[in-house]
Amino acid sequence: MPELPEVEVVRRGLEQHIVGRQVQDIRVLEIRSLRRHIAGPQDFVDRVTGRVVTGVRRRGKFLWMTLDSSESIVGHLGMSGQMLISAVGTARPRHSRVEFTFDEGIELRFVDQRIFGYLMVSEDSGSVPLPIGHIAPDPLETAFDEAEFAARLLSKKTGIKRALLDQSLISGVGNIYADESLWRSRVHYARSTRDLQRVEIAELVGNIQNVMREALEQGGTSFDALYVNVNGQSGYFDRSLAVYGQEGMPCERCGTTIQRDRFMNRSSFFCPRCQDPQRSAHDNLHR
DNA sequence: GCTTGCGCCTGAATGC
DNA sequence: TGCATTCAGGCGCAAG
Repeated sequence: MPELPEVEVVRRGLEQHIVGRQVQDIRVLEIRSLRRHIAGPQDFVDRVTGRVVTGVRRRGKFLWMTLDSSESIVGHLGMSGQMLISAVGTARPRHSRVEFTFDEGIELRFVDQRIFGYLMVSEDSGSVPLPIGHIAPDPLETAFDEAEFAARLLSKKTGIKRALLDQSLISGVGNIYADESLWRSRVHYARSTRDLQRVEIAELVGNIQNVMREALEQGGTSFDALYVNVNGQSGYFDRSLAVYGQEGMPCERCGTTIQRDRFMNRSSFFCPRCQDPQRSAHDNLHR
């Protein structure tokens, strides 16, 4: 599934191919992909047709294309979304949901098998579009303030992984990066946020940034000029994952068998020795 | 106000 | 073989 690095790859691809291009035609093939555009599909088409894309931006896993009308097309890829650029006339991929024809013979297709993703048009409001005003900065942007994140985290009364997945606290962290960064930090997913030490939070933030940067380096190498593929899976499984999906395999640090717990309607992978819930990261390091 | 749980959605994989 | 069930998870919303 597309995670922050894959979304950044898409952003770069879109920036390269459609900035300065004018939307000439739009075909809505699946209205559910526009369900968050409350005024309806026709209003979406009316607001975008004829407009010129002036930029492509991202926060966490949200993308938005700024238009020459003080509005933006806001998009989220959900679990299975792709933004595919091709020449006009190219065969339509399965699960194509919305198609945009630009000048210069460029076609952009929003392809999304599971329809968890969506597109909408929104007014610009300050630095981000209105619908994502509540989304916190992601750890790779300069606006991310670690001290503020730490203070807000410590005021929460919940488990650390649940907090990491809360996009209003820190954005861009999904199930996989949460598990990987917690493993690197030797912190159990259910550790209470209130019990965390400042040094543990700093270490955790550093590990989130590192794992995302490493993934971005790999994901950024795998798309060619006219095809912006965000399947995510290809770039994703090329990466070395220490715990995610590694149930039953030995921990690469200590050899203990990696466990999987059901948590928040999804999986949590962890090493029961390196990430002993009763111990701090420091104690887990020096067992 | 804050925390927690659910529904959305498809198709591959698994179970009987 | 074929049908039914399980699983994947980001997000918004509603209930607690």
